[in-house]
Amino acid sequence: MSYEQLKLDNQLCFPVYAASRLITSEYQPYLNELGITYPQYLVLMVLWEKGDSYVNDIARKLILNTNTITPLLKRMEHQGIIERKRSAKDERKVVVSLTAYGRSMEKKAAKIPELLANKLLSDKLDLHDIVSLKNKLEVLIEMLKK
Amino acid sequence: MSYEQLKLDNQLCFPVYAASRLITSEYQPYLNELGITYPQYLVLMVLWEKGDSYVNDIARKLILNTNTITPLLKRMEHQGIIERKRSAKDERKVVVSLTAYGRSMEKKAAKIPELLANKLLSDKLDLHDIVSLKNKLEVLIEMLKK
DNA sequence: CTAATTTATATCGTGCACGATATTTTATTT
DNA sequence: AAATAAAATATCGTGCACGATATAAATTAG
Repeated sequence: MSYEQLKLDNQLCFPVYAASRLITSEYQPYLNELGITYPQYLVLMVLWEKGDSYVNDIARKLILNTNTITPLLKRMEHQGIIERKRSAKDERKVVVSLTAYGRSMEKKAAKIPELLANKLLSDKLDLHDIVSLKNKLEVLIEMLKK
Repeated sequence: MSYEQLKLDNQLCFPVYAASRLITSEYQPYLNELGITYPQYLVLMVLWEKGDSYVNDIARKLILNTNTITPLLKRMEHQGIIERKRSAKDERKVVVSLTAYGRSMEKKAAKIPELLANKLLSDKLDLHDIVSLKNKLEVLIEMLKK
């Protein structure tokens, strides 16, 4: 492999890093209306889909550690979006559940995926490309997560 | 577009976000040997390739704002990796240059891209996939950056 | 049944990332 | 030439992200 590889443009890693930040910033206007951040939106998607969840399960789904998730959940609790309480069965676990307010956010958020898709699709990048991107990244993720 | 779209798995954004963090963590062991972080490594790649650069040019290449880059550069200056000084021609600009130590890091870093490539390649994801990923992400980035 | 280990969450410290805003210098208008 | 605008960098505040470590409950081993 050549020395040229050191160049920024030749690498996969920088595009993924840059794309991640840019896509997140595309979400911001919509998430601002809901008063949440992108990682908080991810937590909500888990809860909307799965209902009450343990901290650990949320963390595993988002591939984040509890030292990231715990303070994030506390902020969401403080905002009245979720509740946290120790499981009765296993006192080590904490059950995260939606408040009525947190549940009510789902309808407002329902339009976001479509709005985002419209922003990401173009004459240079069609649905097929997006799906192919998603699939390859998922293979990569499965390889890399422990 | 269906309500199902709300599901985490159906979206491109989460895979990009997760892959970015996972890939960055793959760099960590090698970057630890150099005593730098991934964003600092990106700055070094710009300087190794282009030589003395204005803060603004580095920021544009990495698609970062100066409120991220400035403190990052200060930390690198503190570590003796780079120097920062106001341009004589235009007192608004700051020229960033490598120290002898910063230049010396290039040889140690030269092996990193190959090591990373070996980690990312597999039977499920070959060089062709990686190149295709990179190209599509770059199209996406060009669309999204301003 | 007690000790050691594992599991689940939390705390602490550091470094991004970025919106909002400030400061200084250069360029442009009037 | 003075006023205004634009450009370049910096400061401040908040929220991740994560390594290292701590704490407490549950499980397993001896």
